Amino acid sequence: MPELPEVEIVTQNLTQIIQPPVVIKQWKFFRKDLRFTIPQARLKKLIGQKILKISRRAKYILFELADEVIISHLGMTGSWRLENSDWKKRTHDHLAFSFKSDNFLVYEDPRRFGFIELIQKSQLSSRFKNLGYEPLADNYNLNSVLKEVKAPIKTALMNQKYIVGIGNIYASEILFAARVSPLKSCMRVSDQQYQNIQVEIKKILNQAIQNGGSSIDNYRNGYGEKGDYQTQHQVYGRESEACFSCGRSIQSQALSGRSTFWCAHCQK
DNA sequence: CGAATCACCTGATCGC
DNA sequence: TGCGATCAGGTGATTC
Repeated sequence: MPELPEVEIVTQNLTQIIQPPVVIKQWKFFRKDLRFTIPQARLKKLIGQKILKISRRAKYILFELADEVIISHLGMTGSWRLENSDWKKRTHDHLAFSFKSDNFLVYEDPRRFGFIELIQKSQLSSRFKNLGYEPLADNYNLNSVLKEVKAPIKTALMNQKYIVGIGNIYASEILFAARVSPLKSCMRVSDQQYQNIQVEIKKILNQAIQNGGSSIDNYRNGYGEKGDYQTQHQVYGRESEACFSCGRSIQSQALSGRSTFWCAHCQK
């Protein structure tokens, strides 16, 4: 579920909640794997160490320690939430750690597409060597990044090796805002359209963050609250409904295996 | 090598 | 009401 806005919000929430630096006091594990094996033994060795900072890269949450980094990816349905001694374990609570007495940060993930990794800080750049630009932080030129790419523009926007953080919802929303057809090959997107897309990437992602992200189903922020941005979606999930701009019917079609929504009249 | 497909998993929804 | 098919915010692994 979570794309850049949702992961950014969770990262900010977790920072507020645990207020680094804090010492890791205890781990609880309720299964041995999520998408990948949970490095339980190595995580337990971190007890007594301080989390110095919580940050985000692409759709990954990074708990930074002195020499190591705990990487958390939420997959489609992962969430972190704060619990205390009243914590009643839910079916899909898979692990937790405490950072002061009576507090647990709990990871819940029904589909278990999320994962937890532990790596040396020095390995971060090689771990993320396939990740592209941060759309809200980096300077980049979308035209030069994508103009040689054969794939449809929507597929390319979702490919994390070019630009990170854009997933299936925001790819459709960004292309509607930029008035570009999701089916159009990157090679045929005009310079002006690339400019528009680049502007809309920032605008849409920032608006989504300001509105608490998109909660279609599972997404909750670090305080267990839903986002509001789904109420502002222009095309995602609106198949056969009227385009807010021209009134014609919103199209839907699978593209690279992902449902894609657009207005064939407004987007060229 | 890049591109396409598969795999991972639970749960909600839809058609019959 | 029940049941199988389909689909859901992602990405690493495998295959072509």
